[in-house]
Amino acid sequence: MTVVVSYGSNRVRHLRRKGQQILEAARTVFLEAGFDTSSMDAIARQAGVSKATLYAHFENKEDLFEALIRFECQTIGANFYRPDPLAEAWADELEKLATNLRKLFSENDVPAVYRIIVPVASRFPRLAQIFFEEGPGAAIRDTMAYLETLCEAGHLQIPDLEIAAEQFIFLVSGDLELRGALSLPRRPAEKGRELTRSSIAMFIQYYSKPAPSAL
Amino acid sequence: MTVVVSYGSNRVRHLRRKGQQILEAARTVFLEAGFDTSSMDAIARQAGVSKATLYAHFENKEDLFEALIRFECQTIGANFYRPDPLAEAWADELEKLATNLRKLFSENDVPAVYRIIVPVASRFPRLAQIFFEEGPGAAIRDTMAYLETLCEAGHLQIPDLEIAAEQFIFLVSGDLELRGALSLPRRPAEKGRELTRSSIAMFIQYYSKPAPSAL
DNA sequence: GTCTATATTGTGATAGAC
DNA sequence: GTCTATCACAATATAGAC
Repeated sequence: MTVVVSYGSNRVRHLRRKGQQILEAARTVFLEAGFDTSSMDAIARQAGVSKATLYAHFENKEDLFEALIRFECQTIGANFYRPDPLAEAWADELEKLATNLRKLFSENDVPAVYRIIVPVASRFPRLAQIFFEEGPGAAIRDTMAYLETLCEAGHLQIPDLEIAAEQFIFLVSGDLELRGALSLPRRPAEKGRELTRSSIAMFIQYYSKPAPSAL
Repeated sequence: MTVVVSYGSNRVRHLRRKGQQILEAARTVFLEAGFDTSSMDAIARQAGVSKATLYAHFENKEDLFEALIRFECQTIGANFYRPDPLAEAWADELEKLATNLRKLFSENDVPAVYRIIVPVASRFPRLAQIFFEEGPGAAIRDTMAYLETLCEAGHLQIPDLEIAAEQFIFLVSGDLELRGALSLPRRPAEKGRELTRSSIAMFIQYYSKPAPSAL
C-alpha cells in the first residue's frame, strides 16, 4: 500500500524516515518498560511496521537500545544550561544552573533514561560509560569550567574544582535523582526551592573564605 | 539421601532451613542478574532444590523477590552508624557518620540492591517505598535526630532539620551512589576522603552561623 | 525493504508419584 | 515437602515471497 518512488535519493529519505519512526517507537516502549521487559513485538507494533522491517534497520535488540541511549544522551546534553561567564550577577547564574539541574532531574526524561540504563549497566558497560560521560560527567565538567571563571574573576577561591562541582551538583539535586529512579512522588516544590536557596548560600559562603582548608 | 526426622518440631526446622537456603540462593542470583533476567530455574539450581520445592516455599517469583528485598533492607538498616548524642567530640561523630555512609554506598551490597530495585520500582511501588523508607529515609531520619541534639546542645543552628540532613548525606555521598548504580569504577579513595573533609567543613561552617538565613 | 509465517529457545508455573 | 516431567506461552530472530 505504501507509495515508494523508485529512484535513489527518495529511497534513502524513505529509509531514514522509517528508521526514525522505529527509533521513536523504541523510545516510547523502552522508556516505559525497560530493556528486558520490552519486546521487539511491542516496538514493531508501536512503530506500525513488521518485526522483519525492524531487524532490517537495527541488527538486534541491543543495537536498537544503544541507538536510543545515544539519542537520549544528545537530547539531555542539549538541555543543559550553560552559565554566561561574562554575566556580572554570578550568584544568579549559579542559581539558574541549579534550577536547570533540578528541572532536568524532575521534568525531563532524565529519570526515565536513568531507570532503564541502571539495570543493564553491567551487561553493557560501554553504554553505562557513555551515559555517565554525557550526562552527569558533562554536567560536572561544565560546572567546573564555570567555577573556574568565578575563581579567575576573584569571586571564589576553590582548591579542587572537581570536588566543588560535585558538591554543588549533589547539593542542589538532593533526593530528586533517587526519587526519580524509584518512581516515588516528589516533595512540594517549596521544599525544593528552599533546599536550592540554602545549598547555594552554603556553597558560596564556604568557597568565599580566603582559606577554606583552615576549617 | 537427606535424613529427615519425622516428628514435628524438627520438620519445622527442616522447612526453615530450606527456606533460608532458597532465600540465600535467590540473593545470589537476583543481586547478580536482577529480577527480570533471573530465572526460577537458576535460583532452584543455585539452591540445590527442584522448582516445585521452591514454589512450595514462595508463592511466585515476585513473592520471593519481595522476601529478599525485605531481608536486605533489614541488613542495611543494621549497618547504619548511630552517632552517640553524648559524645563531646561531635564533629568527629559527624565524620564517623559520613565515613559509614560512604562505606555503605561502596562496600556493602547497597548498590546491588539499588540496581535491582530501580528497574522494578514502578511495577512494585510498595517495594520501592519500603526500600526508600528503610534505606535512604532511615538514614535521613537518623541524621535529623542527631542534628537536633547538636542544635539543642548549642553547637549548631539549623532552621530546617530535614533539608540539613539531606544536604549532609548527599554532600558526603557525592557520586558514589551514581557510580555504584552504573557499575562504574570508583575514584581513588584519597579523593573521597578529601570530599568528605571538605563537605563536613562546609556543612559545619554554614550551620554554625548565628543567622544562616541572613544571606 | 517489507511483509507473513515460523523456527527455536527459555520462561513461570503445575500435575502427579512418593 | 520434594522430586521428575511437562504444559502453556512469549520471547528473539529468521525464511521466503514480493
